[in-house]
Amino acid sequence: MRKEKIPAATIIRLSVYQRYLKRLLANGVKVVSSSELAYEASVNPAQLRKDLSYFGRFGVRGVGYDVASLLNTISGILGLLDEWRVVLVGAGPIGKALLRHPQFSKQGYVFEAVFDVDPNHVGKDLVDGHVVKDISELPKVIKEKDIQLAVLAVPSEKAQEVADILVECGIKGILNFCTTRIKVPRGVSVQYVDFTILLDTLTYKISQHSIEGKEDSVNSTKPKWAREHSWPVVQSNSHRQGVSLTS
Amino acid sequence: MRKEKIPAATIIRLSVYQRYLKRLLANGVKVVSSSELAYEASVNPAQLRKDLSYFGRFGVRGVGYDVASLLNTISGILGLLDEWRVVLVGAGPIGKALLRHPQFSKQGYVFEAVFDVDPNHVGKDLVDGHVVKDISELPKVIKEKDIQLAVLAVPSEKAQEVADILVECGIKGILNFCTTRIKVPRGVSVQYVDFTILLDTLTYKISQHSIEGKEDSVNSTKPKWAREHSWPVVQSNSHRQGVSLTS
DNA sequence: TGGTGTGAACAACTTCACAGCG
DNA sequence: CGCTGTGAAGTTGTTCACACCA
Repeated sequence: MRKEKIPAATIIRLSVYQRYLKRLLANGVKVVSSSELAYEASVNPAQLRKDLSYFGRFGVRGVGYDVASLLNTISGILGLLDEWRVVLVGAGPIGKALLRHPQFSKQGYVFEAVFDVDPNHVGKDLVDGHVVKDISELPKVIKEKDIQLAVLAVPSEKAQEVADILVECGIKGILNFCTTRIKVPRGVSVQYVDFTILLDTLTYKISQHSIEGKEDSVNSTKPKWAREHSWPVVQSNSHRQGVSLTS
Repeated sequence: MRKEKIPAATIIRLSVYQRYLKRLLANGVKVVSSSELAYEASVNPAQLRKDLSYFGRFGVRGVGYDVASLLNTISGILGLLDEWRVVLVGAGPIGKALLRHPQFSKQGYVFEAVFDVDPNHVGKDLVDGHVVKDISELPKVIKEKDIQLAVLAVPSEKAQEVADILVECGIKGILNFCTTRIKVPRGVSVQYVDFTILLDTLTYKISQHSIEGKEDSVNSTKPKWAREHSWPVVQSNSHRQGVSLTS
């Protein structure tokens, strides 16, 4: 465990491991080996061990990992030992669905307030007694409740505008359901959730397959643990260059 | 443009470029340079050119790319020149929100039918005249309408079970909103949409920042186009090994 | 002149293979 | 003996830098 740079993909995987550990714990499993856990997470066991090794040594040789303590360790690494308060901006269909999505609270995320840019939505009652607030109230709420995370689900044309407000209010992380890439300053992180882009990668693969036919069957050079990943939403960021389109 | 292996991330980016090209076209812009387009997509211009170079030579030196023709080319590469029929499995809040999400049809994806595993949902009327069908009707519909793509939004416990059915019916690509990694045979692709995992990466970064303090300001070794990506949902696949947990 | 196309250098990430230890 | 931890090798992806050409 040296102080190397930690791959972004490692963090994603920690999050996957964490879920399986929760499940194992709930099932009363006490100990798990890297290969068992790796199998569930669909990764190479060496990968899992390497991922953990960035942060310390948590296993027992010849045995495996203690489920409860590894779960606790990983949760700590991810910063998930406490709850996180989140604001939701955008009370359209997606926003509403997210509000009632049980996975958020299961992972410790609590929606503290819901906002919308559309005056027609403001004031409406939603799930769990949430009332849609006008976006002008954002700064007050964020500061009062010391919120660092935002979920952005407004129409894409408004994405940058709202993002600027969020940044201004001190939000440090944005989960962005809009289809435009937003520009944020260093120190603020953005993650994109873009359904149709992911579908596009599927159509690409399917189209390729039907072109290539099969040349796969004879291929025995493939490794035991074939990599065939489901992919990224990559973004570079923080380069406010001189270029800009008139649109 | 040699017949090299194309990075998965390249495909994702093509999809991003494609959207901006659509927008430019709608705005009457005729020609665009790699740096303009790259700026919008938040990537390095060299990256964009390299991405395109895997597939051919589409630009004019000293000028840039013809918006309309590049759009057409990329759409062709992604397989998006025709519509794709899609089945939705899972008529919960997420499923319903997806049904009425305009982005799908904008990209040429048409929901042909909606299914659910929960008998209570079956028969209900949804948006656009969709009636929820029982999952037993899946094979018939998929075969009759020759469908290759599925969106999976059932409770996570049911994910593998439903995925197996989909694969059996000949589905080639699955967009998976469930939180468990599913196992599918080679030739079938899966993309994960997992909100909370992405939130976890944000909490990780935020937690790190507050630990590290700032050592950032003096750092002048950073490249002009800083990479600071928003990340993957990686999955290796097709390794049905002997390991298996009792759960 | 200005922007594309691309080999070559570089950087990041994954897998291997085995030492080391319970 | 079995499984972890990890340096080193291998693979994949990104950026540079410049030749080339409209």
